[in-house]
Amino acid sequence: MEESELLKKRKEKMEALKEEGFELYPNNIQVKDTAAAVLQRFSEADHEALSEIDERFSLAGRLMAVRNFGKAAFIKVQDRTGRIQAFVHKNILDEKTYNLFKRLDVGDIIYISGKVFRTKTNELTIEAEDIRLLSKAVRPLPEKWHGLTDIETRYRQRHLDLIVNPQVKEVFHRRSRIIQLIRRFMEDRDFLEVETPMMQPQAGGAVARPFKTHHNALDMDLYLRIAPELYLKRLITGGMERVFEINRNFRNEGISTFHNPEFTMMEFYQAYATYEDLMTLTEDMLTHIAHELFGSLSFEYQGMPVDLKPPWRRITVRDALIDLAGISVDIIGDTAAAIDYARNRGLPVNDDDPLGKVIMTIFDAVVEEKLIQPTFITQYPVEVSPLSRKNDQDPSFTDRFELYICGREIANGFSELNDPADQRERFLMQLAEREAGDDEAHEMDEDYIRVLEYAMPPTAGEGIGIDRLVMLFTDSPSIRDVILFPHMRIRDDGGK
RNA sequence: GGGCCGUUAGCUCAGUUCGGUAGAGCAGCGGACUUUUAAUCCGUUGGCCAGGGGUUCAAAUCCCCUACGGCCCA
Repeated sequence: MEESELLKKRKEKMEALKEEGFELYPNNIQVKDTAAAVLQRFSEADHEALSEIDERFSLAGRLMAVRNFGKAAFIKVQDRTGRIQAFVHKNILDEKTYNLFKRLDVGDIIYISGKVFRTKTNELTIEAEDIRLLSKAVRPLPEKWHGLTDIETRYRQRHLDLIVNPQVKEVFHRRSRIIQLIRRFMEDRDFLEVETPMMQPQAGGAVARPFKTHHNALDMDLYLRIAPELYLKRLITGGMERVFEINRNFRNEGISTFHNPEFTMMEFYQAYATYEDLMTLTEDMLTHIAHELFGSLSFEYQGMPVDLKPPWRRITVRDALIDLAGISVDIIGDTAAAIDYARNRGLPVNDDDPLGKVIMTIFDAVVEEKLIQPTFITQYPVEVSPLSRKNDQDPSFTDRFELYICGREIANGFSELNDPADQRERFLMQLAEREAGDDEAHEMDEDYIRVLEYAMPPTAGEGIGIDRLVMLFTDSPSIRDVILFPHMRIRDDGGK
């Protein structure tokens, strides 16, 4: 690639600085203050009060703006906490330092120290007595006013996005906070955080296509996990009784504003609990998070008002189809009628699909979008729930729920199937599906059945999509806004 | 996978309707300026118009293909 004029000039400048004895990348620096802390500490202090303060403050950060006035200048320095202004004057700095300052570029990492004062316009400002270059920028930053808006560049060069778009950092601060709140919430209820394999000889615990990889020394194929479920239930069987894991899952599927090939999930399992206990726990958890974040249970997502005030609506798949989408009982109860209905709406169904699967395809298409306020959908068909316990009253359904908010699935939980004979039959059902062409169907897992044969306590388990939860709580329209490095196709031109 | 839209200077964008010498602002460079807030003022450099092919006397502009991205649908 031809080097731009701009880069060439910058490199010449750097050479000149070096020849004059300035180090371009020194690393011995002591910084004791931050922008936000200084601004906060003197937020009430007026000019008079500040003039009494003889203390020196030292900060390091990125030079974000320079407004030059011949012998004086105002600059903005940005550190992890925010931006602060500094005042630079020829008469205050020694000659060598002033000479260095005149040749700094926006984008450089610098050190400043000095006293605080207020300008004519009342802005708290550091009067620079010392300025040092800590790291020289070769490339210029995006423009100061419009910033960086090109979505592709923002994701590919997230460092630039973070430098010039402060609200991006806010989203990831909040993401961290949400995960911290969840972790505390679980620990307070005596759950143990664990880690289970990301690479598995068989990708189980969910209905999805996996990524495949290979272990050379063992000469065996491995799959990146699509879920930790089966391993976590081994821990329940082993007597851990309450476990949770917050970690990545990998699914070999398309990419969209709601899907990233790797995404973060929290799964947890509680022995001697039922799916109904978990619905209550989920209400408690999300209301706790909302309260901590907003001090309120109501907020907006993309212009939609959301109210998390419990208790949340609980409605069965069947009732949701009838009451919310106006689908007749006849269609729900008859496979041929259901397939016809789906076909007429252009939904992808096969002639030999079982009724439960067709019903869920219809559900996803016609009901999901209507579930704006938090809603637990319950009683999922047994055909699409190979790891869930059958309902005692009607064994064609399972004791399972999914939580929907703003038309999105946020959580999925159920009373766990712990009868090894039933589990074997479910796997066999899935195998039949697989042979009928569904390559997402669950595979037979003899090893897991063997675990159940040692007796797993009655247990309920749940998965919560962390990325989608963070989207909801940060008002983000795309999953890429809550993942620092969302998946992109590679570009061989070095990127934009 | 399908449809629609986009890709022009380091960044943000005009220019494409109707083909006729590639533009602006910011950044950069040179100069003025001792309290600015996108500082201001004067001057100025910078382009494989995403890539490839075609039509034409002439293509950023029209046609075809490819790559990457966005939105919607599946």
